Amino acid sequence: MMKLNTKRLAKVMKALANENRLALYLGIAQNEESDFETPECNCNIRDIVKAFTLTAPTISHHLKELANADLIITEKRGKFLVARVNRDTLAEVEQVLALVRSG
Amino acid sequence: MMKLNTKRLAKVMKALANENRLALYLGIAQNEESDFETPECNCNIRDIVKAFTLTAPTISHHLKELANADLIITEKRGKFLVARVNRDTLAEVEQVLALVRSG
DNA sequence: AATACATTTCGACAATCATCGAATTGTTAC
DNA sequence: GTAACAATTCGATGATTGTCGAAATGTATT
Repeated sequence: MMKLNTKRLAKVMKALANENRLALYLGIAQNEESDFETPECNCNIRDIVKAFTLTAPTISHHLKELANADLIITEKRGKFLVARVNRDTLAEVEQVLALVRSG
Repeated sequence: MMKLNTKRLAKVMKALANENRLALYLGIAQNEESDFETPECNCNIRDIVKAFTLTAPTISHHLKELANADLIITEKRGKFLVARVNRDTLAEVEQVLALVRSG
């Protein structure tokens, strides 16, 4: 497991620091398919995005930031984009927080 | 334990989203006294701050943001300011992340 | 190939932010 | 009480950000 330095951790936090982007991330976490290979996946971004009032360019921008911070992994499937959370990054963050909490 | 809604979680993340502020927080976590009542506490902010290149107003500003997000608890002791991390907030964040990770 | 739909790219703009220097307030020590 | 030090408040400023509309690109359907 890669060790998170301060700079990288700050980047991850920044990606989650906007309310809409955080909601998007949480939405992806809830709706995600466990496997990109599952063909009958119904968890394309479109489904999640409909619940937001943001425009398509804004969503696209937010998704790129999440992906850039390694918080999600995206994949183009035909016309659609599918996304799932990157659990490795999540685990790394949890690890740092646990360290802080235990002194 | 209070449940974190998205808005509040975003606020916490935002407080940790700046590299210097995050380093400040981690510094507090490492140097903190376990108890405000300990009189021989040597963990005033001054000690931590000396390691930073930021000016006093900037530090003051960052500390206020951390406190405002309930990430740290500060207390004036004479001339100095002492700070410790708020473990409740930390635990709340960890809880959300764990939920996300487990689907 | 023409239409329809999903997404991205490209400026643009207002809002927020990180940081500073100067001035101020509060506290301790002489 | 005044000198010294710690911290805060107060603008100011350059940088970053969130958001949009318009235009472009890519993909599927007919």
